[in-house]
Amino acid sequence: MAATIKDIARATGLSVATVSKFLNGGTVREQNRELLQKAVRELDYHINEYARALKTNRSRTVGFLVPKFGDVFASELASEAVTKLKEQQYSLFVCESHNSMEGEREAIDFLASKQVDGIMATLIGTDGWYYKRIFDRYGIPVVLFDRKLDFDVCDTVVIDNAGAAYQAVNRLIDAGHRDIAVIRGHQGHYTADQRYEGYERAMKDAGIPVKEELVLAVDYADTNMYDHIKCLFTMKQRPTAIFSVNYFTTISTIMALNELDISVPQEISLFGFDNYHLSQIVKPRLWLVEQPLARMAEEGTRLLLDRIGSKGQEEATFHTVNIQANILQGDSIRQISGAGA
Amino acid sequence: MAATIKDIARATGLSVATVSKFLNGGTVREQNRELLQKAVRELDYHINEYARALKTNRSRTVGFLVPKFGDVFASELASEAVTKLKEQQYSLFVCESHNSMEGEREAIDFLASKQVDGIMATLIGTDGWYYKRIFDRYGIPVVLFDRKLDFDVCDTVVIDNAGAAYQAVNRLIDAGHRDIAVIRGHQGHYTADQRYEGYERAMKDAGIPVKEELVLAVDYADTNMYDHIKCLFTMKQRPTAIFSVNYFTTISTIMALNELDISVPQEISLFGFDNYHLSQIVKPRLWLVEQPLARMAEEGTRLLLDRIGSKGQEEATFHTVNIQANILQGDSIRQISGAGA
DNA sequence: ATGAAAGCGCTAACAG
DNA sequence: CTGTTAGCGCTTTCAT
Repeated sequence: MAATIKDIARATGLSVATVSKFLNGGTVREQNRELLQKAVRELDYHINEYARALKTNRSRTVGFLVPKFGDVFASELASEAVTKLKEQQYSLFVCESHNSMEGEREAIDFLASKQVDGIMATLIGTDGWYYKRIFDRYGIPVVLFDRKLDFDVCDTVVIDNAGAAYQAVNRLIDAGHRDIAVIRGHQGHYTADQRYEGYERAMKDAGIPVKEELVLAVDYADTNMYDHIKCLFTMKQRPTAIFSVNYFTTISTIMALNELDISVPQEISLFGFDNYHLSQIVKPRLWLVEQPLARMAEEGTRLLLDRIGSKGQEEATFHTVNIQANILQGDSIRQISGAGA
Repeated sequence: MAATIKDIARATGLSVATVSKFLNGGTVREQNRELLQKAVRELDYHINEYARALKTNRSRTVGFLVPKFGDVFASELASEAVTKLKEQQYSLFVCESHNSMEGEREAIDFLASKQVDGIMATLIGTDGWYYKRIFDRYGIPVVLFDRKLDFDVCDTVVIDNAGAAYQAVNRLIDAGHRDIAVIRGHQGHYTADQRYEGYERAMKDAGIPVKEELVLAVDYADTNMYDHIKCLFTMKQRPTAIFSVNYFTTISTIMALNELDISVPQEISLFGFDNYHLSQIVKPRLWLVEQPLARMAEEGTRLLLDRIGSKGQEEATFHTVNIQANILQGDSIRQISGAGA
């Protein structure tokens, strides 16, 4: 059926070793090089990755594990990762944990059984020891995205969540806002906590006390988020601005405002988080924190391939790459003269 | 390092052949079965998929090719497919064509080089002969999703686009609407054409002439879609209802209506397409055509695995599975008494 | 039911 | 630079 190295050897009169060497970029005599190129082309030769993997113990595949592929963050990140990896002839196996730690363990078992060279993951837990035991079982290098564990057991790529949130809230404060509501995720969630921390610090630095009733902690996956958000606007003392900490909260906020007929930025100012075309779709154009997914994928790929390349050398210090997020300017913030309250 | 069949053989005193047979579900003497199970557990044995693939020419992997993962359709479908395939111990390699036919060819070359057993794809072209040549080159079974080619060169899974559109438009007509605008994709795009056909037929069956100015043909990927849609409402004779044919057009329509302060359903009725949480997020609850992605993935997986299983038998008749879409009820249609215009 | 042995296609010593 | 050869871990006749 498909041509093998043996066929190429036969066609060129060279040995399989020479052919193999040539195929892997080794140097061969000029005239042989031409012969080989011709034979490869004519026989439409493609290497058998399985034979190579069997021999070298390298599969040139990596696993990609996320809670759910439907999430924009996950699919966009996968999109970038697959692009970067393909450049190195690596391919990507996708897996979902369905937001369960049991699912994560299963997925990692599965990926190990497929003998991936490395794993890219966004995990839901934070327990470093727990994950360490799982990772160590197979000795497969792992790079984490989006969230950090409570102590480092692998390389990690995150964005500067607190810094981005700080900038966002600061922008609102600069525009004269003091009653700034924050739609944050639930406590204990890495990005939710980090982003809230940025909010808190910005308020503190500006000498504005944080009003508890303006802090809305809703689970990212809460299907009633919309209703929770609406409550925020039925208060006697309505905020003049909102900082929303992720894609879903931002979308929900917009919908709530639309239904309540509260116009942005005339009646309320809004700073959102995550782009994914929101900046193209929503009017007025939103101020947004945008996660640089391409950069994240790039750094993650680099870290992972480095680990894979130096396997065995057991470099035990893990790196965390902290990437600056982008601030997208919009028309969703109104400059107010007097301070609120 | 990792245990091999040989290790199991040594541990149990049996031969590798027997161990292999056992691992593949063959029958062995009861007492040996116990011995083997124990050894597998204790040695934490995992089969080497590459050795198996090399020997059997089956990799238990399938490729998944779509234009772009950022599209909700693509990522949700992938999510479902990966679930179905995992049940059969298959894993999924993901690839993107970036909306180019050259990209598609490259991706298929790449997947073939990874020796996938089958390919699931959403293709951008329609030329059956063109794709036939590409598919035949490697002899890898392919299942297409979402769009059909101009003649069958592989199995295909689509939804009944025309039927769903017919039902949607009919619902609007039943509510008394006559001036029904349609936001359709560009001509020549399979789903756009099919869905428009449903619109046309529903109008015709109701004896309502289609007004050209109410048909808006915008490319699904048009970043100015929002502006195009706004034009629709600046006309002197504004439509009383809109049928929008996919996710992006639906989102854009909602945003346009919001900005123009046209309320749904009081001032205009809306029937959208594709859910992806829209039904949870948008108020009033939208009437929507929902694609049954889980079913699509299920059927596609079945077709593909059948092909893979019967490889060689060359059953040359290709199947097309046409799945009924769901209609999601909402509050976005107003019953009007008199017929418009 | 079990075992001996061949070989899938490739790489990597090693020798020349 | 090139060739010979062993063997990666598995499946699969073919005997027994």
